[in-house]
Parts: sequence; structure tokens; C-alpha cells
Amino acid sequence: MRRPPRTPPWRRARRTARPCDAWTRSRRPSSRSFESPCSVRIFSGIQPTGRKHLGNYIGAIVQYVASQYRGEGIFCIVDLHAITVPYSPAELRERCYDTAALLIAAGLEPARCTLFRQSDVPEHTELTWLLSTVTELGRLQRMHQFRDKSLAQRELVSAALLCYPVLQAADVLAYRAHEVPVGEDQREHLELMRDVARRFNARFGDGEEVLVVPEHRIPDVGARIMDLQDPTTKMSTTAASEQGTVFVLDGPQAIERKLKSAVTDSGTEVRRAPEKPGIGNLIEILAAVRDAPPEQIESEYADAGYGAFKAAVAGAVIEYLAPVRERYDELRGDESQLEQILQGGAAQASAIAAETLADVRERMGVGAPRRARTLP
RNA sequence: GGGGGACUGGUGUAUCGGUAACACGGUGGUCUCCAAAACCGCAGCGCGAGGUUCGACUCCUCGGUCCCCCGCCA
Repeated sequence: MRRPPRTPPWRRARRTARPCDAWTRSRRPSSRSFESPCSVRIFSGIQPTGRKHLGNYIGAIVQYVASQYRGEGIFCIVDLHAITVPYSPAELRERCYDTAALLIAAGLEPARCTLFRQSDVPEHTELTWLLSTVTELGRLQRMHQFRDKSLAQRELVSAALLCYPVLQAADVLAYRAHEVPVGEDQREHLELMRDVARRFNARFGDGEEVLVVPEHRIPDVGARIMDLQDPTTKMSTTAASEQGTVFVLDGPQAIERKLKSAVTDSGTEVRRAPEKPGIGNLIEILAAVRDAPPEQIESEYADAGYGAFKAAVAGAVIEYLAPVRERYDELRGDESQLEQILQGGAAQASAIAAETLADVRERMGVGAPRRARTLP
């Protein structure tokens, strides 16, 4: 359990002159029930790549689904981030639908959370520009992800790639989110966005916390799922071999083949040990999909050979993912319905982000003054 | 600002004005709980737009991206 901060972030932000319900006003039909309009707000950005794998699913997507019951979840399909590297326009559209369908299939409920496409809410890009005025160029150039990606890039290294972290900061800050559940690899970007928020507040806030400085929440439960062909590296979309990656939408026969050909270690015992990363990974996978402690898996399969154990893991994973794939197929077939859901989410998101942007513009002295704008 | 070079599967390369080849990688199989090794299959490529030509990956023009050299400014 995390100890709550002395002044909860949402209270601090509230001091900026906005009654709490103003945030949520007009975005929640009264039929929807929430514990409190001031519950913790959680923002997650999801890359519109259709091929989510088991590691993504267990490590992130399951957390998203859980967070809509813990607070106010805002889930954004970040197509504007996706275009910072070479891409195909037609495919991008498709991948957004793929991703939306997958998230809903996994359990995100459009009635319970806000799910939308980044480019549908122009406040993201406007805030990016405004925030770029309080972002150090040198810091962006030193970002590890930028350096890695620009080195790997054979084609144009775009300015957008450099500005990526500013857009990411805008994503979160536009909603005054309190928590950003991202992995360790995003720590650097998150620190940047915290600094940007602090600098903005210091320069334009006039003593008030106009932008909420979000907390980095590293998901606590998420097991690290490793590559089946190389259990010393994380399962990833860009792995050398697809054999090591179980995709959420893989069919039963593919899942079975991949799990059966997972590399194992010498020996025959099904137990976790530093010298047995392969079997350890399979134990973690089975534990995660069964929602059982790994110890229980170990004792249950203590006498089984590797072969039988693998078959059991394969069966469990197939069963685990089957309903997701079925719901996905159903949802993905109806693009107009998906579009409708995304539009609804965008309207909800816009209502929040527009408020933040009005404050930011006002503080920065950009655009018409608020008093003039609100005159009849 | 000026000059030069490059661009071919995922990667690295080859070839040719006449149906584009090789290696590695990927993928399916045999073997193994697996993996690796080996063997047998399979898939995948001419940066883009024009032009010359009966025919262009090849020649020409323009554009794109990358690399190199020189100048200028400080």
C-alpha cells in the first residue's frame, strides 16, 4: 500500500480555483456511478500497434482493466506518437481500431473509463507547443530513447521524434492525472514531464499548482514475462524471432507450438532457480494466467516432466486468451461501432482537457483573456 | 552556399538494357521436453515520380533519405 501524500495531488490541484466537479461535469451521464468525482485519475497511453503480446497483456493491459475499478481511468491510443517514425497512413487507421478492439475485448468498459484516440483531442498538440516553451532542448537530445531510436533510424530523424517526450507530457498533464502506470523504461520521460509541470507552475503558476505533477506508478503485480526463445530478455514485439513471443491474438495451435518449443534449461525439475530462467518464466506465465502463486505451480508440477508441464502451460494460456480473441473478432468486425466509442471517449476527454488548456492559456497570456471569452 | 558518392528481401552483398542471385535472418517440418547442430521445404527485394526504349533494377531528369569533402559565418 502506498502511503498517501500529505496533500493529495487532486486537492492541491483543486486549489487552482476549480471546484472538483467542474472536472467531470458534462462528461458523465448521471446514470454512471463513481465512488467519488474526485477519485484518483490514472492516465495511460497505448501505442496503436495491433500486435500486443502476452507480456503486454499481463504486464499492462490487465492493469488498465483493474484501474478502472480503482479510480478514473483515461486511456489514450497515441497515434500522434506513432507517427514520429516512418509509418503507413492507411495502416495507422487500422491499427487504432485494432488496439481499441483489443482493449475493449480485454475488459475496458467504455462506460466506466475514457477511451479515445489522441489525435481526436487537439488539446494534446496545443499543449505540446505551449509546454515546449518550458522544456530544455538539451534534455530532449539526451533522452535515451531518442538517442537509441535516432541511431537505429535509417530514414528521416524527425523533429517530432525529439519532441516525443513533450507530447507525452502534454498527454498526461492535460488531464491533471495523478498516476501514470508505466514501466521502468519510461522513468526518464516521466521525470521530464514532472519537471516540465513543476517549471510551468513555477513560472506561470503564481504560487498555485496549475498542472498536477503526476506520480510514477510502476505496476506492482505485473510479472515480467520473458521471451520464450531467450528467457534472459523481455518478451517484445521487436524480438529477433516471433517464436519467442505469444501474441494475444495468436490462435490455439500457434500458442501451443510456441510454448512447446520454448527453450528450457538442463534438468527436469519444475522449479524457479537462477540457473533455470526458461522454466522459471513458464512458471511465472502459468501463475499469472491462473492468478495463483508461483509456489503453488511448483508443488503442483513437481513430479511432472518438462514436456507435460509445457503442455499444461500451453493449455492454460490458450484458455486464458481465447475469450479475448473471440470478443476481439466480434468487435473488430464493426468499425463504425468502434469509431462511435472512440468519438464518445474523445468528447469526454476533450471536456477535461479543454478546461486545463483554458487555464494554461490564461496563465501564459495566450489568446483572449478569460473574462472576455466568457462574456455573453 | 558549393561539390561528390550511395540507395536491390529484415540485414549484408552480387548481377544484368531482356522474367534479379547469394549469405545470414525469418518461417514450416524431421530430431529433442525444448533449444542448439544437421537436413528437407517455403516466403520475402529494385527509394518515389516522370522520361528514353519493343523492353529500365540498369540510361536520363526531378524529388526523397543517408554519407563524405570544401566554402562561409562565428
